[in-house]
Amino acid sequence: MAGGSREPGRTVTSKVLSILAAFEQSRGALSLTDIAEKSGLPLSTAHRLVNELTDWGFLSREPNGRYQLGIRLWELAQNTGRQLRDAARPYVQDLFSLTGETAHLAVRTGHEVLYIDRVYGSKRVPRASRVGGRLPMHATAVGKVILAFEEDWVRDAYLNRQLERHTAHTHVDPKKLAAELTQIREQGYATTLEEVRLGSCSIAVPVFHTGRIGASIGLVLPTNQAATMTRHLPVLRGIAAQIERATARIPLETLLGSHVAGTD
Amino acid sequence: MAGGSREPGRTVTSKVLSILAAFEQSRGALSLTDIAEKSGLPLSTAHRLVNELTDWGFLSREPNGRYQLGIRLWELAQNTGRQLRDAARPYVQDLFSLTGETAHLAVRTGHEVLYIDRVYGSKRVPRASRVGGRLPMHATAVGKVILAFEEDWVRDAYLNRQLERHTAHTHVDPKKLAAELTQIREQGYATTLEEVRLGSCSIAVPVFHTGRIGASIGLVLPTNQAATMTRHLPVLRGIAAQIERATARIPLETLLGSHVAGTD
DNA sequence: GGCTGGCTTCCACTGAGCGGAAACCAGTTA
DNA sequence: TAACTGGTTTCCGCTCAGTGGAAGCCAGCC
Repeated sequence: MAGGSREPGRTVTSKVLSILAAFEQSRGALSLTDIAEKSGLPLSTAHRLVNELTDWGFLSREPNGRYQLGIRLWELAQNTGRQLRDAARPYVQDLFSLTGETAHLAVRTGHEVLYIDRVYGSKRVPRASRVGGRLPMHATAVGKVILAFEEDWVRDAYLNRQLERHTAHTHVDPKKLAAELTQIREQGYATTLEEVRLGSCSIAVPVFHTGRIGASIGLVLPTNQAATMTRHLPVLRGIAAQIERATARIPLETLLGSHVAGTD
Repeated sequence: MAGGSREPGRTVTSKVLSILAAFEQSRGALSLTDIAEKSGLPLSTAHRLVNELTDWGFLSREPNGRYQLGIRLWELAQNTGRQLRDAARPYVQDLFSLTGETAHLAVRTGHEVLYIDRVYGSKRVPRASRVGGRLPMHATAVGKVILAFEEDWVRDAYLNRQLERHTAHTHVDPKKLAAELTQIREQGYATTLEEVRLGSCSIAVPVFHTGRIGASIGLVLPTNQAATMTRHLPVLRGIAAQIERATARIPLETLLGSHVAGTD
């Protein structure tokens, strides 16, 4: 063995993928050294693989020498989850047009909500979520709704973990949260008040598919509108019903792949 | 050599990437055999690599055994081109709200236009474009606009190729096309009439950044509205100006990576 | 002109990858 | 029930692609 830090048993594939995964942690472009560090690879190895990824268009090199995810990757990934996003998009837009507030479409992956789509106006609201981003379920309205209507074992498994606290207002007591979820199931919607980020509150309703909870749509508003949030409920419910109708024919598994399955 | 069909010199990386690339050609899920075929790999090799990709969440396996691009890839890719898309999104939405027609945001990659964003209503129009999809520049309004305002050498290089014909109305004569581009540059907008697909026409205007053509926004309409298309010009120009203002501060290269550079 | 931090190239050793073959596993037909 | 079919999974010994330390390179800075 040449030097000592060889790490046998590591597949080439895992090295390539960990290079791509390096871009998950940080926005923006990375230098070769950054990539090598984040992916835990020797510099020369990283160099060789990064070059090959660049040739294939999966990474792109900026004029300043740093690397960024290539546009080919983006093109490729547009195919994922297209069914649900494409079908729901016009309705999420309507939701925004009718309320004037930032509108979200989210599903569950494991223990988190994944934001599938997001429609907002040019007057920007401070945002915690972003398309393709995740947040914990117990701190968001869309998350709570999904959790509330999920099967028992999913909910139990979720509550059986340490619940992360984002602000002073995040509900992290499992007992109280369980009670809240019951109430959400009864009233058919969930709200949050500064539980992810100070200054904003949110309200969400479920979107069902073949009898099961499939997704959730919600609005995020500035805190000062918290008291009157529920006035948006009729619109939310109307739009949810439309999305349910529009997606009813598409089999659940092709809507978003089979990602909704795993609990982690 | 074991059997004979070993293909020496092929890197593992290229094999992994060609598996991902297999999903570019076809929508929908692929069986292992499909993947092996499309990527030109022996079945057992494909099997091993596909498994590893699945473990990493870059592919996902549906209940029926077929494979689909994993959601992790989608999450990852959301970071690409985020700047332009995020900044422009609200305005593209406005464009749709104000006109009621399918609105597009597109940029150039190589010899094609790449659709970055797309806003449309629930009354679906037959569509040739899709987000993440490409079309030739000479057959689309957004493409013609970009080509018209590009630097000379880009335009010359483009016209110097065999121009693909999509319908009987596609303009494929280089001379005539060059004249058309000159006119587009003078009048500040481009139109098409059934040049990609029968039944639809389109109109587009340029979006500049630091003096150069950066992107284009456009509308697609049913052919019967072709005669009155230009009534949307004021809105198109207004929205373009707003996008220019919103993106002016962001350096061009971070807007979409450095993909705009290459001519292939 | 020497230093520093990052990128690129080189090359001989070696274990990860290879892929043909055979087993396996539904469906489906005889 | 058995044979067939089309796809998936497992196995294993050979071998060459991958490896990564080291040295060279380059640009900017003190």
